[in-house]
Amino acid sequence: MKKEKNKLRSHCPVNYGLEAFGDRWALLILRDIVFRGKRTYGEFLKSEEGFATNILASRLEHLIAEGILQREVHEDGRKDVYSLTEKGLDLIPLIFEMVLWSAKYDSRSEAKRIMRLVELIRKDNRKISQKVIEQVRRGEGIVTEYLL
Amino acid sequence: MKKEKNKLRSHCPVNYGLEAFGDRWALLILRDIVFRGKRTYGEFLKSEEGFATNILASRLEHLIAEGILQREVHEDGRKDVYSLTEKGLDLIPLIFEMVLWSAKYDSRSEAKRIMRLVELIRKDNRKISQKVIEQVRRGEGIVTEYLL
DNA sequence: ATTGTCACTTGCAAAATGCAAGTAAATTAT
DNA sequence: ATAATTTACTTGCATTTTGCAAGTGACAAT
Repeated sequence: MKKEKNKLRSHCPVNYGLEAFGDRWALLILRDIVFRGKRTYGEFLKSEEGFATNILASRLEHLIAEGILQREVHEDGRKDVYSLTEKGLDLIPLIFEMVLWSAKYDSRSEAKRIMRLVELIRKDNRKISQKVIEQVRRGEGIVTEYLL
Repeated sequence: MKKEKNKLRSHCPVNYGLEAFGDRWALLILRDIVFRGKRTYGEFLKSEEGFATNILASRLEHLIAEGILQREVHEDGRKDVYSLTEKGLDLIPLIFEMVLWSAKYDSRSEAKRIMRLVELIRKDNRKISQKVIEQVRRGEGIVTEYLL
């Protein structure tokens, strides 16, 4: 499944984003890292949306190829640790805009459980994103702090 | 191809966004409306990324079902006019974050041709989005004003 | 009346996805 | 040391989605 298709359909900025991370499963991986502090293949597999094993592997590979993720070895040599590069961390403001939108339009959104965070995003996405980027860079998940 | 699958995989705000508009082709339709002022099936079909006719039709239908687009009749009875609902207009800040990210990381990004806009997004996405939302609501495309 | 335009639909081959069942390497248990 | 477990994948195959090419039916222009 080598997808060495270095040929973008266009360099329209929207299209570039779509090709880099705009796949359903790819974005869920990023979510798992940012919101749930996940870092290993096995942890991603457990996500409620249900990754197929091969799809998860191909998306991780793709995100690494795009420079959004990096893979390192775990202290437990069986595991790999996936983490966001700077390019990946810079997607956090975008993910937050998505959360804001869903919080507004999905009446059953689980965003209701992080209203403190949603409110901060609404006030100043840039500012809260910067703070969260630093947390995630340190390997922390962000959920707990903003619960309620 | 009735995709009456009212069952979201989850109400995670990221997942909700993905299911609503997070499809490659769906977002390109939104881009065409916002940045290029397109409004008809035929105009979308001409996009550089190359829509397949059936995919375009199914995505338009999906976006309408999600309440992101609305269809009206054109004065020329053969044509339909597609436009963003308020829910759709509210996606503009998100699209702008995407543009910002791509402008930063795609060295060949066409965002370079709208650096004025990119700079405004960086300074205050909320503010410029509000302005653009009003333009798009009036049926104007936004490109020309921010060219250079 | 005829021809052209427009928004689709249909049929079918090719590609992507989703399971289930491996496999190989590293760790843990005995 | 050996066996059993855990982890990160791969592989095979059925199902689904995509991408063309070629219609079709409603309206418009001539």
